[in-house]
Amino acid sequence: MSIEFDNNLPIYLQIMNHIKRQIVSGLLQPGDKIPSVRELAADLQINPNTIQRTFQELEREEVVETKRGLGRYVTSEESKIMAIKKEMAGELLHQFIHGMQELGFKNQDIVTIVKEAVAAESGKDRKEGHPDGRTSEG
Amino acid sequence: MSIEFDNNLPIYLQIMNHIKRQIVSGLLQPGDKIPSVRELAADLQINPNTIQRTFQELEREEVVETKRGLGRYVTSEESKIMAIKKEMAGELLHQFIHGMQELGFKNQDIVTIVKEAVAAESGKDRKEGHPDGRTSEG
DNA sequence: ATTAGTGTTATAGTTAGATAGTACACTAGA
DNA sequence: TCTAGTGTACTATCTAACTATAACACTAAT
Repeated sequence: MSIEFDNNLPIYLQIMNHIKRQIVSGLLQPGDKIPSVRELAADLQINPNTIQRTFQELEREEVVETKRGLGRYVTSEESKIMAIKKEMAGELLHQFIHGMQELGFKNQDIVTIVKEAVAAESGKDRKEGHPDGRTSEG
Repeated sequence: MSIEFDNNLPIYLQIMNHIKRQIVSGLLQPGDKIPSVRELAADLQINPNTIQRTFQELEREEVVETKRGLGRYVTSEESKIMAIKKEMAGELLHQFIHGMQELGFKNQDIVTIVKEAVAAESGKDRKEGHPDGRTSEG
């Protein structure tokens, strides 16, 4: 694992979000064991205390469960995971739309821009053999 | 003026972005005078040193120009402003799309979600008498 | 009991961001 | 010249985040 850190945001928050994304996207399944404090610390070259804080916060959010002496595991409550997914998606969405509006873009502009960005990516995908012919016309 | 501060991001960066958004959106025009260090500090209840740092960074980015003893002014180079707008919009867009993809959403999902969010807002606007009949149907 | 791997706690030190307070330098205008 | 308003600079202090290091507690396996 490796993360591109943004100096302007606390590391423990960035690692938290990284793990939450892995869970929400299904890369980490409910009940899966997550890395130990020391293991992840060594992996990311981060101090174990910082990882410990990360995990404590994740536990406070009920995203992971701790079995002392054994390790930490992704929560088995799928409803909790869905809730987190909705929350994270909602935050991204609001941040984007509100932000674009503040920059002076109109709602219709925003839709168009997203369509175009996605179309550009689909173009890249097609070259890699992605079976989707649509181009999301403007 | 008032800003909702996010504790996880340095204040000086948040104020920077706030001002850049005002410029990019046209709320502050090229050549306009921006508040003085002490004025903005009092207004936002922030230490003058922090505002000074904010302004220094804005100047480093050539967003504002300083006339010592007189005050600070929005740059007159509209091309610079357009560049900043594109940069900020591009960042928002990337953050959003990349973030949604990491959460497990497909490109087509993302477009749909944005369309729906925008449609919901248009609905609100109509009740406030906004003269735009479109509903951005899905 | 011992060992290895896990979570947990604690102390000390560094750094960046923010604050508080003071002082100095420049400009326009009375 | 004097004053008010501006930018600028400096020192000191505080706090959160992070690091370095060490120690302790729990669990499973031997």
